[in-house]
Amino acid sequence: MGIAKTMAAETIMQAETAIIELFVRLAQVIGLPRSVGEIYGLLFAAVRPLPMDELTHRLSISKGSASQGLKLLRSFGAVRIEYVPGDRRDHYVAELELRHLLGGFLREKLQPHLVWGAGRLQEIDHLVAALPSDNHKILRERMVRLKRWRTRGQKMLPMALKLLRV
Amino acid sequence: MGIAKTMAAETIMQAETAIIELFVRLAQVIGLPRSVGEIYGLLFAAVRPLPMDELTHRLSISKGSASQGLKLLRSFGAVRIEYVPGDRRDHYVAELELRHLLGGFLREKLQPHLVWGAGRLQEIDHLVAALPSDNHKILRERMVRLKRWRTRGQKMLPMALKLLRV
DNA sequence: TCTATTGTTCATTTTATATTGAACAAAATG
DNA sequence: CATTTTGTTCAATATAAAATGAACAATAGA
Repeated sequence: MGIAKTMAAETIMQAETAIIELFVRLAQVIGLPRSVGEIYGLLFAAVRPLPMDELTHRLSISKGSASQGLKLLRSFGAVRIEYVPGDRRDHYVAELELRHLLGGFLREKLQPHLVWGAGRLQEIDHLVAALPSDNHKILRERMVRLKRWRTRGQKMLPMALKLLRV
Repeated sequence: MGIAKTMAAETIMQAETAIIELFVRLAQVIGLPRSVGEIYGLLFAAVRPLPMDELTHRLSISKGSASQGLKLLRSFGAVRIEYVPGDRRDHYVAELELRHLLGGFLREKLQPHLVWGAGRLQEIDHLVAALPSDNHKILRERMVRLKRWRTRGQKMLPMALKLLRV
C-alpha cells in the first residue's frame, strides 16, 4: 500500500502542477502576472482552503506577491476567504465558476477602457464634425467605423459572458 | 482661407492623434507592443497609403520597430501593401474591418493556447482517471469543470467573431 | 501590557519585453 | 557594375512590469 499511496500522491502532484500551468497560461493570455495564475491554479486544484503561507511555500513566491495576488483575485471575486476554526490565519478558496475569474477581469480591466474610449470617440467626433464638409469624407468615414466597433464591442462583452454561463 | 485651412489641418492632426491613442490602448489591452498600436492607428487614420519611413518620422519610432510592427500586422492580415506607381517604397494601408485586427490576434495568439490546453487537459485527465477511485472525487470534479470551460471557450471564439461581423 | 503571529505596503531588485541602431541583404537606378 | 535606396534582422540597450523582502500595522493570545 505504501507504493500505491506514493504513486497516487505523485499523480496528484502532477495533476496539480499541470492545472497550475494551465492557469499560468491563461494569466499570460489576459495579461495578468504569472504569480496570480499560480495562486489561482493552486487554489483551484486544492481540496481544502489554504492559508497564505502555504501558497508562498508551495509556489515558492514571496509574501508580498502572495498578498498582492490574493488582493487582486479578491477584487475580481475569483477567490474568497473561508473561516477555518481554530486557525487565526485567513484561508482562501477559489470560486470555481469561470465567470468570477473572467468576469472580474473584464469588469476591472476591460470595461474601463471601453468607457474611456466611448467618451474619447465622442470628443473626436465633434472635432471632425466641425470640419469644412466635403474634403474630409474619409476621416469621417473612419470615425463612423470606430464608433461602430465600439458599439459592437460593448454589446459583445455581456454576450460572451452569457455564453460562458454567467 | 489661410486661417481656416490651418484650423482644419490642426483639427485633423488632433483627430489623428486621438485615433492613434485609441489603438495604443487597444494594443495595451490585448498585450501588443505600443508601437504596433501606433502604427495601425496612423494607418487607420491615413487618407492614403504610407511608406515605412513616413511611419518612422511621424511616430518617432525606429526603422526596426516599424519593420517588425508592420511584419506582425501583416501576419495578422491587419495591414497590406498597396502599390503606388512611381515609388519604389512599399506603401501600407490598414484593413478597416475589425475582424482583420482582432481575428488575426485571436488566431495567432489565443488559438494556440486553446489548442495546447486541450491537449494538456487530455493528459491530466488520463492521469487522474487512473487514480484509486473514491478519494479523489474533488480533483476529478475540478477536471470536469476545466474541460467544460475549455469547450465553452473554444465555442465562444467563433461566436464572438461573428458578433464582430466576421 | 507585552510578545508572537499574520497580513499589507512599498522602495528596491530582478526579470521580461520592447525599442533601438548598426550591420546586412536585396533590389532598383544610373 | 558600382551606388543608392529600401527593408530586415538581431545584438545591445532602454523601458516597463513583477517579485522580493524589510518595515510597518493590526490583531490575538499569554
